[in-house]
Amino acid sequence: MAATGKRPTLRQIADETGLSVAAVSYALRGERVAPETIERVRAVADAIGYTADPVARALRGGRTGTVGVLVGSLADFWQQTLAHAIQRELRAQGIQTLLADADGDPAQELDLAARLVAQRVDGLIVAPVGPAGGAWAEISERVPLVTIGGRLQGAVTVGEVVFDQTAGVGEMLRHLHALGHRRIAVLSWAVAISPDRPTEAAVREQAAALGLDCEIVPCAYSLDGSRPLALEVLSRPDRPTAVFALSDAIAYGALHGCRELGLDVPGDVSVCGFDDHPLSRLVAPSLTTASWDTDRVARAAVGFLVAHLADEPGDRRTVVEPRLVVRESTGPVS
Amino acid sequence: MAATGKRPTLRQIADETGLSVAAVSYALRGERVAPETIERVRAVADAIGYTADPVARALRGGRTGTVGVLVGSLADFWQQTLAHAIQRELRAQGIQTLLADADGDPAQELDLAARLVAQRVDGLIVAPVGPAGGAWAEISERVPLVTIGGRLQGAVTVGEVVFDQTAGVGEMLRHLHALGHRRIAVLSWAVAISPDRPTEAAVREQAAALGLDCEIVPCAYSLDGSRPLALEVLSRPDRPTAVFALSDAIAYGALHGCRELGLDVPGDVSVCGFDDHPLSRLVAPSLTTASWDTDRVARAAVGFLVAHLADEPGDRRTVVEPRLVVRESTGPVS
DNA sequence: ATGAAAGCGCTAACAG
DNA sequence: CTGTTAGCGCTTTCAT
Repeated sequence: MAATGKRPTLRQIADETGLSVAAVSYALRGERVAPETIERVRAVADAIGYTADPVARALRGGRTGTVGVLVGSLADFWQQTLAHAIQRELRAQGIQTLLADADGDPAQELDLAARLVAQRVDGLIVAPVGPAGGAWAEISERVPLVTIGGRLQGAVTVGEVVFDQTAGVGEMLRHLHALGHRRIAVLSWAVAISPDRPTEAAVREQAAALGLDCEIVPCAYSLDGSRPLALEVLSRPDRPTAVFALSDAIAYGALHGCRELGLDVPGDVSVCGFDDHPLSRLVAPSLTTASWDTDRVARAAVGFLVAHLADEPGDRRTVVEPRLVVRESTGPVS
Repeated sequence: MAATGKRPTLRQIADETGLSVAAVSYALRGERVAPETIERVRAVADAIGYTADPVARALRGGRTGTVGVLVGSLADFWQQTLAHAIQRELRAQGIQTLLADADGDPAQELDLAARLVAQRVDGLIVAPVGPAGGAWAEISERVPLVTIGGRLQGAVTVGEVVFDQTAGVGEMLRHLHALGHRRIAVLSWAVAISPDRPTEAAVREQAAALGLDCEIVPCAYSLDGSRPLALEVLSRPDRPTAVFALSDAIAYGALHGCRELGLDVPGDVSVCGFDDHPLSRLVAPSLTTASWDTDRVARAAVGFLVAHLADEPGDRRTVVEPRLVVRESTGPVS
């Protein structure tokens, strides 16, 4: 079953070498003690397979070598990709990852962040669902925080990766406008619409500039969330001529919905996404979307945190520009 | 920056109520103390926003309310889905998840498992990449272990979810056989081919029974891993008439490769996957695959662990049967 | 160069 | 019913 053998401790090494626990602790970190001793201690440590207990270390205070990664929703395919990329990048830096998934709920997001802090993570990388609550201020006081693509109310960050939403939304809407689309449904991942969310603000602004009729519809991530919604939106009498999904995962659901309704894409309806998931060029029809260079995002976020932890000075903010990727799913209004 | 405010401790509540730390500890867990006291303590605790420090708890011993989830590779789309499902299921049980990603490397897998144990997880749910090393025995001695779809050398598990690979592989190969395919490339996620891996064993066995010429090719997960490989395999003079990928993510790469080579699927080559990722019906052509009911897998794995932790008796093994899903990507040999 | 001791926050055994 | 005490494994003064 469980809990039979016990893990080796400093005490054991101390006994075996006739040294004190303190001496062993120093020796293992190569400090203070005689070079000869350090050899001897290392040998014993290796022999019994000693590794410092991270929990004891954490309780004592000091670095844990672990950072928390909090994503808004692992149901979103792109965030899965992002999480993987971040995890990989952290590991390359010798840092362990604690990955948590808020599952689309801002309140849970805050709760999870608090838990990660309680676990003594050395830092937190957050790709948030939404603002929600001022408790972020407190969290950012306790642990260095890097945000990806979203502001956290009242939080002080040590690094920020932001997406140029205005450019992304703008390019996409102009693309649709050029194709003749005037009535567009925007499917936003969002528990509820919040006017202050930058993406939505960008949509409103750009839509107004272009004279587009854009309705923003809040929508759960994932196929199962967006498909029924797409069905509903597309069954209306004044059916929009284009669906702009603020995440590729949502767009997939829309594609699925179109298929069920027997609507041709892009003949009857144009569909586009917003993060260029690797599969977006494989779906049928391949998806027009905006690409944000996920690897760079991950590298920047991790880089910011690592640099901060190493007390390096420098600018800790980067703006990621979109690249409009036009594929088959958008076409002229017929 | 970081580390300004400090989290409230039992000590604080003790001071504020005039009780001892121990009394407060008991009170908060509703043990021993007077109902009146328990009220008072709870009030103060809520007021200052107290939550027990999980690290201190962990060091002390006893439950941490956290379980580790270790997946072979988060680069695999299906495993992303699985990880999300497990995480969600655990959360529903009030359990926190520590998700770790071995990124396709069995050695790293072992290392991560050890780290999770060191973090005092109450249990470990592992969807392994490969056997590798007898150190699993030691790990399973320290913490209850549930495996999904793979055996761990020498490990004693408290629960097992296994896939009926023989049935899955058999159905798929019979399907291909019936369509006239005789020369098939099997793309296996595997660092190296290992004959004892059940899936590969099943392939060999079933292929022999049907008189098929099956070559097993080890292949990294993810599009970027399988696409070049698919290109290579499909460019050979004696090109196989079908590609059977042991994961949908790998199949996507193969589809991509076919597209690049100008090969029609299923006209020139049939392609099939093996786990029915949600997007497999949306890719073009939609993917023939085997479906394994991911939610049930997650529910079973979590259920086994929870039942074990609650000392409930019962059978802790379930065999998941495949469902062959025939879509557009497989067709008769022309 | 090394040892003794305190303490991180919590729980459990043992008194009263 | 409640308080005292010890200790989980580690790091860090402060002595020696």
